[in-house]
Amino acid sequence: MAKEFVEQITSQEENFSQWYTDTVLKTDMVDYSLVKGCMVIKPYGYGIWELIQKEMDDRFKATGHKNAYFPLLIPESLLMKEAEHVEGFAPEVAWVTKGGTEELQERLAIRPTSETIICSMYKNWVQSYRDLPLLINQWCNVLRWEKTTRPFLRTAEFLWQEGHTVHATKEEALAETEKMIDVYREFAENVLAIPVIVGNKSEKEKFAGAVRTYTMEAMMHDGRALQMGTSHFLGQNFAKSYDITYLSKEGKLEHVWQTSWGTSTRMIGGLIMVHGDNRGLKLPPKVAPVQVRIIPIAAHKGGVMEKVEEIRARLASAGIRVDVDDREQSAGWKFNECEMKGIPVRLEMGPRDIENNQAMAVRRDTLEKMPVSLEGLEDSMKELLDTIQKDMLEAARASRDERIFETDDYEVFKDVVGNLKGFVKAPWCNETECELEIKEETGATTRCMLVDEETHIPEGCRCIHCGKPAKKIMYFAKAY
RNA sequence: CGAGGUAUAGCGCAGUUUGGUAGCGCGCUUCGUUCGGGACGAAGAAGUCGCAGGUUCAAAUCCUGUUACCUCGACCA
Repeated sequence: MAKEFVEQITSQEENFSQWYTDTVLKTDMVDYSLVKGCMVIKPYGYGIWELIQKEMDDRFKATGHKNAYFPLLIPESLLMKEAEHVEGFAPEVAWVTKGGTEELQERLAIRPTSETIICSMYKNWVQSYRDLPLLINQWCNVLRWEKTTRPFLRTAEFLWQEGHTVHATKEEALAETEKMIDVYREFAENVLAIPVIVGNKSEKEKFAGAVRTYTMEAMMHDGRALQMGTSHFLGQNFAKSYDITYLSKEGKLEHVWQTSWGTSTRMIGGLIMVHGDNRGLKLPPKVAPVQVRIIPIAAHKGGVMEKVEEIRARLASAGIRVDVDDREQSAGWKFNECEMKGIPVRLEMGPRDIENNQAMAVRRDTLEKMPVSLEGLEDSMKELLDTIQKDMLEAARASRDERIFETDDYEVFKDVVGNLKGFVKAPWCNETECELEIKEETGATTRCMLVDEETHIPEGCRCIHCGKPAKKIMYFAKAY
């Protein structure tokens, strides 16, 4: 049995935080660096990121976006132009003050996000309505001087993607903001197999400098929320601060309307915490660096390795990410490592199987073990991977849905949040003061509210906390 | 940033109270037997005890400082 092995990871029920840390370290995804708050992403972890990048990039291209790259360093004066933005980010910006031995005349900020430097370029790039819309995305790293860090979930330096678009009209920019949060939602569900709740952030929680922030929130196994991606409608705030204008068809000088949107390596943290169990990771096939691992049994016996190599080559040429574990460890050891690393399908091939022209397939998500014929194995493996992908989403959705508590009773609220049972969906007054009191009393923050167009509040409905007339339907939870 | 904890071989740990030869398990190397859920035997290699000072004949152990990491809180678009 795998008992001793399993004991190496703290169980989720015992200490979820420790389970998480154990899992990222023991699955060879990350290592700690010598730099405070920064992590080293090892090949296995980075392999997941590469797959995320590719899937996402395809979606960006399909919606007309292009990639570009902007500088890491931002002159202080540039960063300071948009007041709300400055206020939001100032506490976590790291500064470069010297170049070699020379003291710089103006400090340079290491980008915490790139709105400011990109806007300063867009000012020159946009002259006419013919230049719009401008739809650009950047893959890069950003740095935020965080007090407390945790691999993937919050690190000082992290890898992300940030889209920055410019439009002629408010309507078009709003539509872009909504389109991109929907791209994110579709990606989270169909690629990461993570069901998300999409909606707006409260005034307090929205992006510094945005008019409206759309967010997608996922529920982790311990009932906490994780913000997996955001899309901001910036209105003309940055356009005015950075003086981005265009000449309209009618010959009038107008400020542009902007959006920005981003997702980061944090999604990998979500992947771990939504799907993982006490045996380790469970990766959805679409982001699994290895989708099928073949484990030869009694490899020394004649014909086994030859057959295994034949099958590997066939699956690989069918486009399946497959490898063979031909190390000398015992089979049981390899099985457990497969489970720990979350490899979706394990294929055991021994002399008995080969004799019967079959292999033994084991699903990581259900641990179900089934014989499969070597005849047409390419198709049956693809089908199995698709099934796993879908089943993982449905399983995650089912376990999330039963942990969303719709209520207008503050006692229920306190119980759900206090005991980390999940999310509370409740009517809310939309006042920051009330939001702060709720946080003070329960530790819960506002995560996400239904967008206005979808909000129907019955007559006489009151805020779950202060009793004032409700204006929004809000999801509350403790968050990462 | 506050409170608490940890740092000794690649990993997990003992040794620190009471200063006196650097230890254990796993992993690693070599050989042999094994091989369908963490195999077994034999022989090996590997650590300036996080870092810097101090006390002492003598420091992993005592003192001071410092750094990194972990947990909880605060902070965090």
